[in-house]
Amino acid sequence: MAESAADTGAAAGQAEGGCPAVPERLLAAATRLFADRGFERTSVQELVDAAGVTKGAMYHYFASKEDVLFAVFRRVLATQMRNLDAFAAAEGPVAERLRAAAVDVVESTVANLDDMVIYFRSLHVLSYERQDQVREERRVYQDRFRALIEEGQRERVFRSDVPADMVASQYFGAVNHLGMWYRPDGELGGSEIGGYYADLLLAGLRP
Amino acid sequence: MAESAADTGAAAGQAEGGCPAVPERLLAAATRLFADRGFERTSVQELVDAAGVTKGAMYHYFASKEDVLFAVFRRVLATQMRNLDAFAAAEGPVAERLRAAAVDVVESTVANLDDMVIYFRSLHVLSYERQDQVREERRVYQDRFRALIEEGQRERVFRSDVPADMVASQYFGAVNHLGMWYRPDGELGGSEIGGYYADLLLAGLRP
DNA sequence: GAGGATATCGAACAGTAGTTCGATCTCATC
DNA sequence: GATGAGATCGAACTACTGTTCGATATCCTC
Repeated sequence: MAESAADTGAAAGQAEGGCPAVPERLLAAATRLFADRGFERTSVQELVDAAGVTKGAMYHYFASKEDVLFAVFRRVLATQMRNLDAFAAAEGPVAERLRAAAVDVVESTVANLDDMVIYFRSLHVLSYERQDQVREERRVYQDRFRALIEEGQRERVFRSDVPADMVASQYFGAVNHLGMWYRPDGELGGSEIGGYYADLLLAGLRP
Repeated sequence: MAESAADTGAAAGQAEGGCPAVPERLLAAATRLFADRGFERTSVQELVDAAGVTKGAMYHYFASKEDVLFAVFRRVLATQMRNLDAFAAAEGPVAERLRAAAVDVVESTVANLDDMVIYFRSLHVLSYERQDQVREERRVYQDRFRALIEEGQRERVFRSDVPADMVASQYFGAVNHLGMWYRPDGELGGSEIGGYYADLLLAGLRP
């Protein structure tokens, strides 16, 4: 996708010292408001008020309100691409690698909970083109995870009577749903939940 | 909650023969449009056009647009209460009962996919009061499922080193997320997916 | 200092949307 | 036939919203 004004402007508009650039402030405000209230229930006026700028400034960096939302999606996709690289680079027994990946998927989701809430609740807001693109990139992430399961099945470390795709869908479903109930101030942290989720996954895959 | 005009009017407004009453038509149209396009991206005008009435008629039966949405939520909650009754009434070894419940949760979700999509994507649209109420009732459903797991843990049929709450959350997360990817015309039906999901759940709970 | 580019403002524009309300129609009861 | 209640219509009301645009400020280069 073509670099937006927001991406190029972020460097150019960077303020000296503590005050972040206007695009960063807009994205931070957008993340909070879109997660708390929803994309549609957040007006452009409320968004720029929260960012401390005006609508003209926002439209200088972003082509539309949807473009702001899409910038959040790009950030989510960038995060998961970095995680994917970590999956691909890992070494060791496949069960260990799957376990580590499973924990990491949960920890990453919990660390970026607002982003994940926005992602799953607002996907339908995007144009069909952008939806397809986003789903495709998310698919790559989940497919890499599935490939680990398949590797384990080939090595007979995991059972083979359940399609790897089904296992990956079940696990990612559980993780993607964390945004609906997980609370940072709850009893369990991301690592603990990740530990349980990974353990249940691996136990379910025993031959 | 007080019976709305829609509930009382549904009987009174029932047409002779094939044409359903206005409230039913409104709910059917609302379900399709809210699932396909989202609650906010569906105008009242579009909704009543799809139902074949006018806005005045809609407001005769429903206090507001949100009230129409809430009627969909009430239907979801009614469905799960019926399912809950089935859980509670079941007999036999706990592993069998959990497996049957696990399959049923998936099958019920798949059978009411539009409702589930609307439920999870639009919960934030409801007032805080209604959100609390809806979450509380959904909680009862999930808690009953968790009670089965705990019963199995007490009987040492299931492992006890993972909190039953965590298991239930993981499973329900996976099921609740079906709305994001499951397609009725896909390779697998609800029963098959339910079978795999239940199998993975039971396998993960082996002592 | 002049000139050009970028950043930012905020009023105006061009609509859209949820809800209300007066009018009319239909049906049932007396 | 008269009356009353419920059902339904659709224009009007009362807002609100996303986007544009002309003006101004700031910064950098020459």
